[in-house]
Amino acid sequence: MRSSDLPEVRSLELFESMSDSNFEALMQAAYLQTFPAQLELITEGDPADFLYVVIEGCVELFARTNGRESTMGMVRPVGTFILAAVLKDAVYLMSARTCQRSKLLMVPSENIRDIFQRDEAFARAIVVELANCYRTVVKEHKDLKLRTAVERLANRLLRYHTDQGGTGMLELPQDKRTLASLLGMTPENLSRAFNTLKPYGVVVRGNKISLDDLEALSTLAKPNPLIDGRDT
Amino acid sequence: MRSSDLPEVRSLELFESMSDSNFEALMQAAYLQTFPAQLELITEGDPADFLYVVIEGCVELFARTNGRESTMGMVRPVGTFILAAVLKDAVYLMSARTCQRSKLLMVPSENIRDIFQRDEAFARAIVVELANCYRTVVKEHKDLKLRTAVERLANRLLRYHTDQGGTGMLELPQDKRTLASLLGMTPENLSRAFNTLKPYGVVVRGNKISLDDLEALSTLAKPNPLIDGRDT
DNA sequence: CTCTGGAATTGATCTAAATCAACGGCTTGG
DNA sequence: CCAAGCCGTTGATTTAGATCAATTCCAGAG
Repeated sequence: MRSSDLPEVRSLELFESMSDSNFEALMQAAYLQTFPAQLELITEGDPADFLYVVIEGCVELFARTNGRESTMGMVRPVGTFILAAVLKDAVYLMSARTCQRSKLLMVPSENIRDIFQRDEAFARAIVVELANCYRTVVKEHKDLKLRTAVERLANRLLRYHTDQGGTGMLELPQDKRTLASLLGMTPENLSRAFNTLKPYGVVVRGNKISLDDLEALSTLAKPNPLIDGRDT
Repeated sequence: MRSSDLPEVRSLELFESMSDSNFEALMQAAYLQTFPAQLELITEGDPADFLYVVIEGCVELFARTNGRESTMGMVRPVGTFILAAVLKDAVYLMSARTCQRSKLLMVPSENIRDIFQRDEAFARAIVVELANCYRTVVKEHKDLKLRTAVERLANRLLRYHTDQGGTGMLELPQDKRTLASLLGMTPENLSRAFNTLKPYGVVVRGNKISLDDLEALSTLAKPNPLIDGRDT
């Protein structure tokens, strides 16, 4: 793997401040590989052998216990996953599978840990990244504990809407069964939640949604930057 | 504040590897203060002015939105809270209040961030701490998404039991209404969940619980180290 | 173009959990 | 020592959401 092949990776907040030589070393050790859709990349409980970077495609993080399964998050280009497990040299807490055919960069954990020890700028970048991860999960946890299913959906729609430019239209970035699991409900219940939101101007056509009454929807959703904020 | 006053703080994983002089500087800038019970120390949305260390007593982390409130976690000696907000110089995502009269060390955020920039060992220790925080919340999130209320209670009892020496007896470390909120249920529902567990050898006397049939309880609870593990 | 299988929807029903209400018991302060 | 109030429990009821079952919709394969 040559670092010049992957300018997007170099420009990730996580990697941009580290030294050239260390970045080069990391990329030398890494594998760039394309996987088919629906392939289970890692399984919770397994030792963390690689840090993954999604270059193209999409990866779903999920967890299982006692026969049940739930989607924990989605990772899109250019994003990384399971940093914490890699740093702690611990087992994965979540499993991951590709949603589509996806191109992934796999950086061996030992190399990450090695350079983390030697490259101060990298160590600091990792702190920022981990703090972001932490705050993201805390927000998701608040979302789940403090809101009903309909409220979670309404706020999620508002978020996607903003992310996609706020034109009154939005596209669901994953299929509905995955969205349901992400929001902590069943597919049937998601469908009903969409119906509940119809009087608030939410019109569904496949995975395209239009929001025709943002004010009404916001009044219902009561978005809170300390839950829904991208960055706060 | 003199560092010699607080050997327990120095021995925290977060602080133990930093240089003496930097630790001294941090403690010079810090305040040691005792607060009465039920005092709201920080409020979500406020800028993160201090990193807190619980020296004595107990602190409850909680979150509010739209009139609802939920307990997010408990911090006991010697533990810290809201590290991520301090490092990012962001607002708090959670509020905190004392459960009892508590002695807390308050370290100004700027000092933390300053020394984080200058002390490499401290920066690395912070990574470990943040990774732990992150993994803890992920586990809590899995717990909530993948288990029923009764299962969450059963697993929590098993955890307290192990933490307290595995003698067949345990003491709830917080009152029942707080435990209910921590587990994501109402106090009424917690009371009924205890009744549900009676046939599995769970005997409740105030905040003292005895577990008379660990095997039956474990069969029901199906504890999973990737959710309940202290450290995995 | 048609066939087929998964995804999504809809309806009916069931269940877990929340809510509302009432009561007993323990603590606390006068 | 008694009164007041909160905590926890219990019972009755409601509600949100899950489950089960049937049907429709749609995209991709042949």
